[in-house]
Amino acid sequence: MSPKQQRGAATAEVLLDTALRVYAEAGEQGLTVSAVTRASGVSLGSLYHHFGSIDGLLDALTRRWLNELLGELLGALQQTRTARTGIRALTRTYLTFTQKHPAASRLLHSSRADRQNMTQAKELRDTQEARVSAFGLWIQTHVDSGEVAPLPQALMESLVLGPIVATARRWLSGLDDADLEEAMRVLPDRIWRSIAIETADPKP
Amino acid sequence: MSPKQQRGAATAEVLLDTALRVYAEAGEQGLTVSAVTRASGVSLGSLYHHFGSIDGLLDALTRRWLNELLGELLGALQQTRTARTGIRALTRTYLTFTQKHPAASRLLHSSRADRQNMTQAKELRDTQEARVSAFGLWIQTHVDSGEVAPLPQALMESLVLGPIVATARRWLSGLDDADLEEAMRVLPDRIWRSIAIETADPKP
DNA sequence: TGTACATCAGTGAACGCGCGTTCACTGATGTAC
DNA sequence: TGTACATCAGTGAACGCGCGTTCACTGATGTAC
Repeated sequence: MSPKQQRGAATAEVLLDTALRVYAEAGEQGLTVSAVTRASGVSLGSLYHHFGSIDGLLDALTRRWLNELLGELLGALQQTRTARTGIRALTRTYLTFTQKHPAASRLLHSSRADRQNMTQAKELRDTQEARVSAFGLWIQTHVDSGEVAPLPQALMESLVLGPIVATARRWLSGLDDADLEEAMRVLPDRIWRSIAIETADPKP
Repeated sequence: MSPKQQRGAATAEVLLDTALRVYAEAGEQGLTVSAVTRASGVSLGSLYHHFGSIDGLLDALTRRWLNELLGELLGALQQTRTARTGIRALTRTYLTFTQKHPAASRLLHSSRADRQNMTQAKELRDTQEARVSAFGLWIQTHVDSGEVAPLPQALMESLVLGPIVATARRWLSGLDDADLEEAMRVLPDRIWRSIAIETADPKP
């Protein structure tokens, strides 16, 4: 199903890009086979050749952008040393991604994607887990060093990503009171306090 | 469109209950007119008489449960005096609701509901805002008293509800590592630290 | 370098299913006098 | 209390549209010798 020729890869690429564009303009309901073929100029048969079904296309699209986001987050995390700067990097990267790719972000926040991630997470423990739980490994370092409280990983993720995701969703919903710049400034310190062993005093 | 007779109200009720059941079993995709009429025994025409369309039914269902959840949260909040106990009550109530009404929670977390809430929030500032921003009023009290840091309301909501919602979504996704009991125990204190002016020392 | 062949990629007409919605109608309930 | 009438509630056959998918086919590309 994955392309074996350059030509094929290019077509698949066009389909994925178009699918996101259609999704952005017409929502999940509007993402139909005919809408994608019409908007892309790619033939119906080609779509089926590459993705097997419309669900296959949506799955591939979601996987693609999830990898993109996780890659960016992981990259940002790895350039930090302390837990504080790590959280700052995570916040900035996540919200910048949201701002730069609103449609893809909406897709990743859809309940459809949740379900898909769940299925994948259960099936592909080995493949994906290394990447998904990279956050877990990173945070563990800082737990061991005594900076961060030893909380269960699920709660740790909720505490760190929860406020960030909530802000992103709020902004994506078009609520005018969501200010991403301000969130990037304020949230990191607040999130940090929630997982720190003790309150960090403001730097003198 | 809203029922004027007892008989009508009962039918509308049956349709809403059935719709949630169908949604629980078959998801948003499976929530079709024929599925609801088949499962409820109510005739097709009745459904249209009461809700006008399948979207009308889904809208009503979402509104109904959103009111239910907001009502419970507000009720819990009003029985507290301090910010700390308020956050504890909010956490317990939200996660208990999630546990008790998983299908309704899934519905409320769907991107569809997000969009709907956004639309309503913009249109019905007057009607709904009193209820939605009751949280805002409550928190303002504690900002004024100096317990809680003076953060913008959007960020305040993200910091308080973000971790709770993240935990709920995680649990709803069926991830086995989401332990609601543990979350109810651990989260409140952690959330509290994130919005407090200073770290609260553990009680002696 | 040239040729034959296998595989990959692309095409679009055709199909049938199930969806949401309409509508003309009957029956039940409430109300006015 | 009885009757007439308006409104509300419920019914289900019928419709047509657009959806996802299939399939037999042509064309492009890569490879073996």
